[in-house]
Amino acid sequence: MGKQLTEMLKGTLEGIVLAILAGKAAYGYEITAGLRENGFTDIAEGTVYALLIRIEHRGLVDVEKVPSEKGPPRKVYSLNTAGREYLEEFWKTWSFLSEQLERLREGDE
Amino acid sequence: MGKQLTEMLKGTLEGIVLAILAGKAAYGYEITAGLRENGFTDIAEGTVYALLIRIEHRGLVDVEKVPSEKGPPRKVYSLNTAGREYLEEFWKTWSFLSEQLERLREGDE
DNA sequence: CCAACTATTCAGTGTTACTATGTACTAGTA
DNA sequence: TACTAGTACATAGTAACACTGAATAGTTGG
Repeated sequence: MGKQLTEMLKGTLEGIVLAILAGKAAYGYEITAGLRENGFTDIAEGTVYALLIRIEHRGLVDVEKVPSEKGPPRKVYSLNTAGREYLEEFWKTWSFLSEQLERLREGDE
Repeated sequence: MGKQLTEMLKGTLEGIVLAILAGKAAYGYEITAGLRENGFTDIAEGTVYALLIRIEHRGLVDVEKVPSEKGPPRKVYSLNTAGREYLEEFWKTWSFLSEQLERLREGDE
């Protein structure tokens, strides 16, 4: 993978993180670790944190500071109503793109 | 759609154009028009031309100048061996991302 | 005390799509 | 002639986003 994936993640990583948060509230370190276990081995720490701050500023998530047993306090993010609506939009956009690509892939064989 | 799609196209538009060229040789104006007819209504002219120049410099396509009946000469692009290999890689990367997202979508229901 | 793990932040970089504009050729038309 | 519209390509500047690399801070174990 590598560079192609990096470029492809632009726009989709945001949806991925929102989808994770739709499942359950989570904090940055946890999300990053989860992604790494699921094939996104090269995801950079900083990337996820920057993304979380971005979606927080856009009002898509609520934040709560929770003390950790080990290490500094965690910032736990949870999807709010606006976030849920935005995620809906994301899935529509993704479906559209996905269909176009599937069509192209089949057309070439 | 709009902004979400714009970000998602980063990384995928390149693959889309390569896949089109895998079907048959084409020139910029033609590709842009084709994309617009297939749902990508907001694709900017300049975007496709810039992309074509980029993949040409990377050696993924061969170029031939062909006179047009109406208007300036066309730059007809065709996928070469390197381009075909790169497209293979693209499909692998896309498949990976696609599977991850499909899993996430199902997991949330 | 120092290393390792947990947890977050941020300045700087590269890539990419978009905006806006300009160039150039042809055909039709007033 | 002059002007519009359609065809065809190019490019400078901007915005958004993921990555690099480094810093900070708390806890635990050797």
